Amino acid sequence: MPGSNNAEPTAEATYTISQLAAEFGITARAIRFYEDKKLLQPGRNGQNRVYGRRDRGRLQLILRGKRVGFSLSDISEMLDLYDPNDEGREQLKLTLEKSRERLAVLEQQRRDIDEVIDELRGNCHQISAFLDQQNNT
Amino acid sequence: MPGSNNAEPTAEATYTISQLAAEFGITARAIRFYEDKKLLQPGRNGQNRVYGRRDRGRLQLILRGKRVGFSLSDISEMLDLYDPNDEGREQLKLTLEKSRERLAVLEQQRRDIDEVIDELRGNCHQISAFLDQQNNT
DNA sequence: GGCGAAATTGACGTTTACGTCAACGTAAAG
DNA sequence: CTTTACGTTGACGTAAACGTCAATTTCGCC
Repeated sequence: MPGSNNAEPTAEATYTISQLAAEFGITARAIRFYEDKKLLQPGRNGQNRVYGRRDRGRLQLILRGKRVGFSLSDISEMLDLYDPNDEGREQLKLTLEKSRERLAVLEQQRRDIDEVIDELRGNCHQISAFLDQQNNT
Repeated sequence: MPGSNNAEPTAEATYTISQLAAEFGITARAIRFYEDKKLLQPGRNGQNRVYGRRDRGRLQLILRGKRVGFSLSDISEMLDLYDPNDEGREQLKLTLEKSRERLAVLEQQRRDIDEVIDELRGNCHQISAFLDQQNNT
């Protein structure tokens, strides 16, 4: 039972590092590494790290970012973009601009992926057609 | 015409390393590196490398693969998948299997990208709406 | 025939993203 | 109280993907 901590009424779900590691199929080392890089900022219970809902969400975003090929520093920027932090107009404009750049990259990536998928599918069809044809002699 | 013999067989387009580098916006070093990793196998004119249509095509695929986040060894495998090389049934089956695994990864990636795009778009809208609203006071 | 531009081959450096110990703390179980 | 399991902080190691630099070679040209 992940996060069944009932010391007080609405105790938020919390996770240990190895729970998160297991859930997401990564190592604790990686999670600590993300913290080093300021992508996560878990709380502490004494010496031990305590991860909450927010940390878990960010971890999810990190891994999704990685799957689509972004570097950790890319992801760091994007995480900042998601944060509704109290920024001034100029900062907001900057954020908007960066978001749009990211979007452009992502949309290019989408096109690339679609092309690769198409090619690969064509390949699969050809191969399996050939195999089928050989089967039906 | 099958079997027609051409004295000069339509001299295929060729490229120097720096031409390709310029065209694709990468360095010659990178291209040589891909050759080291067996992703390219250009011909030689004396000491100099000579790239043909096929090499250029493969380079294109390499860069597309990179843009969608694949490693060079991933891409190496995928390039092999595209090649219509004379493989036996078992090899073809293996190729088919690998292609399908790749497809699964790519399709996951597509979903990831779509989600990230959606989130980022939502963000952009919120921010620009906020900025607009401030403008119209 | 000297010169620059473009290529080549090493060889070493660098960044990213962790892996892999080592040495230690601590809390529950037997 | 010792073992066991999990967690922590360094510190060093490593694979990938090139960058960078140095020392040639080679080709066209004035």
